[in-house]
Amino acid sequence: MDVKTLCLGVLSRRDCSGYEIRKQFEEGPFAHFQDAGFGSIYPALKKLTESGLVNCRAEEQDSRPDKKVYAITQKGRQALFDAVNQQPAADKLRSDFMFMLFFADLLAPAAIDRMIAQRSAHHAKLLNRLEGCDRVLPAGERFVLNYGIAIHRAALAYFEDHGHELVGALLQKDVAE
Amino acid sequence: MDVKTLCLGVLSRRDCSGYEIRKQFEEGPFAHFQDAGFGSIYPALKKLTESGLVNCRAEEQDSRPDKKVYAITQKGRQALFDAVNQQPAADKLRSDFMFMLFFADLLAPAAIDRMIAQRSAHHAKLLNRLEGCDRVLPAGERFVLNYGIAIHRAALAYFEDHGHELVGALLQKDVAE
DNA sequence: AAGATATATATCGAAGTGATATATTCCATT
DNA sequence: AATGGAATATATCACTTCGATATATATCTT
Repeated sequence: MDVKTLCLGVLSRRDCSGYEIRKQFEEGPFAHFQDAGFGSIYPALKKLTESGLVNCRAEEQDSRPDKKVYAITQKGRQALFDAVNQQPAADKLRSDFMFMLFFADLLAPAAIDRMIAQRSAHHAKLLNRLEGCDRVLPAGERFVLNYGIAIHRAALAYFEDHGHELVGALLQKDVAE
Repeated sequence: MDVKTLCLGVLSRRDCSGYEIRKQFEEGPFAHFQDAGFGSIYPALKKLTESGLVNCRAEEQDSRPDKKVYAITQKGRQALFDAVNQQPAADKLRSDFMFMLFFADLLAPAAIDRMIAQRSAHHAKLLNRLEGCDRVLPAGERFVLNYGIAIHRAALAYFEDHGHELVGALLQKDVAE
């Protein structure tokens, strides 16, 4: 699932500029399970235009660069259909946070305490955002949104229930030394 | 957190060959929150050797290529310490599975049913692997392991509780058409 | 006997990341 | 009134990473 396909997915819902596509990965409906930056979106849109999967029209704006609005074509919809009907690749998760906590022995207990508090706040914020969406959604979108809510709730609960245990264990270890 | 740092982390626990490092990301203690392939591990080990953060010794083997075993140096341990004491970057998740379900309208209900069943089985398998580790672990490793268990349980529960709802909603839609 | 899986290292083109550059408007603070 | 920061908007580029492939042998399974 490359960035070209991700862009097709976004554009299948409504016409967008590159900037607007980026925003949807940053804080929109795709934010909790995909990501793409400008450095991959703009080249992807270029290639999609060249191969006729999207069209581009320039929209004038008052004293701003023209907004290039991209629209998916029928051929693009077919390509999206084909892509979502493949076997999905395994999820890829990269968590520096977990990597650091794995080596908690190298960290000061106070630092861990702070990290976990920050992380809990982060989960709470995202949870709030996801739960705030009470519009009626297509079944697939709703399913994916609710999955995000379930996972963030579980993560938050884990930190609340077990965060202090980790800090406690390390404080005890420090005393023993 | 680049692959060089990930390798330092793995090597801080025990000496490894590139192949063994890869295995630890594939199915070892790092598998549920990080990943790295040969294409990034071998160049990383080369650079780490050049900058003196790891040493390399060749171990002879019967009728197999020499195993190059890497060991972390004191300088390498310092670099790992510095890295884990930074502010962690945000988690990066890329889930093709969720992207596909987001566009469930483009999928046949039977296909979705199959996908969810496969995904549940996958979570159950990973859960089994994580829960199978009943050795006494350092506090940080235990914390990260239990986090993985909590998240996989939540995901599995979500699919069991709500998977049929999605399929049901799409079947109803098909009837209405 | 054949074929798949595991051990082991290595390369390379393609793709993606993260930082930076450019330019303007709007809003808030000093 | 002035300054600075955030938002809107596109684009490039060096570096890193990914995924596939190549090579070679041993072991296990059918």
